[in-house]
Amino acid sequence: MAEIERLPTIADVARACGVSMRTVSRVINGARNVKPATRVKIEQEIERLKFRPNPQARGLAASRSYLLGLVYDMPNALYLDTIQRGITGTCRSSGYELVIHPCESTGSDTVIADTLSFVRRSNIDGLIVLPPVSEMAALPPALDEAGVDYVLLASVDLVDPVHLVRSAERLACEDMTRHLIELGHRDIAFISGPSDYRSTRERLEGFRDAFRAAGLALNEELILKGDYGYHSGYSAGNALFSRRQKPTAIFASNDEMAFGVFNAAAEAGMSVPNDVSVCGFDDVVFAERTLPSLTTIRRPSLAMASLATEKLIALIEGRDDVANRMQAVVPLELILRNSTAARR
Amino acid sequence: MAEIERLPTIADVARACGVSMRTVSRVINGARNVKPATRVKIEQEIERLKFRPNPQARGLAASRSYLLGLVYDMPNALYLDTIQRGITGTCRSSGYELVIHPCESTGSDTVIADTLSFVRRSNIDGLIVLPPVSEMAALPPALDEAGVDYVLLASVDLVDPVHLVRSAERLACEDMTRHLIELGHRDIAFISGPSDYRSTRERLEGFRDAFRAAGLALNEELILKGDYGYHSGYSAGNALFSRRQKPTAIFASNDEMAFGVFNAAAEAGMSVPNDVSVCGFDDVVFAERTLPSLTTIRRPSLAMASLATEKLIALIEGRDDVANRMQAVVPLELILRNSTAARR
DNA sequence: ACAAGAGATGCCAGCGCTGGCATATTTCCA
DNA sequence: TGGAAATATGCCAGCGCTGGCATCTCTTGT
Repeated sequence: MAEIERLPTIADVARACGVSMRTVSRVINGARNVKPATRVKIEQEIERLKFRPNPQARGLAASRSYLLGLVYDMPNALYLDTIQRGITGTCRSSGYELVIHPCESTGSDTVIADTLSFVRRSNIDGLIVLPPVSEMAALPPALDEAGVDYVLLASVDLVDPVHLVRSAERLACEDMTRHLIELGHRDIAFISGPSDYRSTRERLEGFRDAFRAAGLALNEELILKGDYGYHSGYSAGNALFSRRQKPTAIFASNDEMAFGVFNAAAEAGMSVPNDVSVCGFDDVVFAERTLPSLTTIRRPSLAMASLATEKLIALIEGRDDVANRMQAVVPLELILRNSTAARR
Repeated sequence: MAEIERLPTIADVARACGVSMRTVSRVINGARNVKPATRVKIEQEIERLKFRPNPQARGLAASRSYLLGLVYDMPNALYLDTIQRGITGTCRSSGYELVIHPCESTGSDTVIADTLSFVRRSNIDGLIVLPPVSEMAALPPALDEAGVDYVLLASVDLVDPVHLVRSAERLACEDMTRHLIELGHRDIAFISGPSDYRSTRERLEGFRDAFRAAGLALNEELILKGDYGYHSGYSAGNALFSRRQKPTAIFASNDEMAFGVFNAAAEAGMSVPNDVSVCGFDDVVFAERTLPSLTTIRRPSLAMASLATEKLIALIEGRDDVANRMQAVVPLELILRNSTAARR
């Protein structure tokens, strides 16, 4: 019997079940109005034939691609894998695949144009955008106009909350600062991120909140500008350690910069945490492997990515989902390790 | 004028140029037999209309998806971003997109089944596989049978070289070991990776090669088993530092484990590199930020990924490309930093 | 028992493009 | 300069699926 080497199609399933293709299609797409008996029979046949709907054909007929896009642009994407697993994990149970688009950061205009071109080229159904791209104010309008569904992981709120998943950075920074204050520190330095990132402001505000709440005065001279890069943390550390009155604690607003401070401290002969407490933000893998291990703040990346994906799929499929109703602000976790200690 | 809100199709281009759709299709697909004048005219019209071929329709008609898949499964994918950029960079100039598939490592069978299911579900045209998945012996046959094109980034040679891109790990490890020998070290320890990885053997063989080439005897007791994880490096370090005769140099076969050794050394009161030289393999970002910075081996991930992508696309498009002719073994680079020094 | 409505199913066109082949046009050599 | 070969172009079916609507089959209430 010359069996034709060809994957089964919806027609094969329909024929075998004695129903029309349309009914099989309904089962595949989870339409409600199919008699349970029919549905079961079709599902069994699908299983038996190992039938898988052809995404190209589905896409062409329904003007959908069943593809989600991930746009990112971070030089040191240490949590990229976690984010990707969060997304693909949720994709898998809903029949979507993830197409990635790392963009070369060369100014807001270019990045947006690049993103739009990606969307059109690939016909993706929806987009998940990571910071810092997600924090560009011009992006949401451009995406709206292009008619793509999207969810941003960002610390912005200029956008309809259905499009947003963010973590409570400000609150976490306030908590961390309170922790330092409770350890007896008063001269606490803060190394901020690049001024054009929203998170920079959020984190700094959290820092201020803690002082405000404790009724303590804040020395503005101890707030230094960094850029989330290792070297900027190192320079800031050097600057702080060469002051006549050195801070007793330094809150670097990300781990990279905290490591820079570590090395500046070592070179200045300052011991962490005996002479100075240091903490960061991100909880990168290496944070627990340094000597001393780094007190930092952990963002639940996997959970955020899953949540974003759920929201996006709900958006695409036009469902008014719980995922889109709830406040998508996920809490962060303080990870207390050995780089912070009571003031001597 | 009620302009219909609809993206231009190949028919619009054809009409505007007074040619048939088939001819436009030829131009899009770079067929050779189109009169230059016609081609130019069509290209201009495509540009003017901002026409982009619909990938679903193309895919359906030509049974292709213009999608490449990336299968990986590494807990600490520090170079993932680099790999992804290498692939997407090359994809972009050839009209492909990249779909990622991180798999949950739960045994070779599961991973292979998972990969095959991914291939069928997503209809990707070709696959790029990263180690350790790429080193599973059962994978290539399964992929061959499934009729997918694929390229492996792996240290294996059980497979037709058209499917392979690898780096000269053994040679690099020999070079690194020679470097240690030239620094006067003789009691050199080696911390290997998990025994089921091919790279583990390659790296260890390189280590042996250097001793052999130098006519030196190798103390087998100084070869310890690790698993590429931080903790295994730490334990191995502890074991080595508690020996009566301590090694004067330790070659950890990846950076993670080298960092483990760093911390074990610190706790044992050994100074790196004064009391003991330490080197690693991978050149992760943090390698230059530790104190001391880590001497290590850099794999040209971006170049390897680009090369793999070129090979894969040549394979898919049936071209007998240069990329598939050349030996796809890329050299590694020794990065000499401060964790290695002459024996005291 | 029957109409009205709700639920289940079927029919067919067409999504946008390319493959295979037929046809038209140009090129080139005897 | 004729005609064969080479090159360029066109025609049409059909890839596998879903949308819209028509049709058929069950409920349910009176």
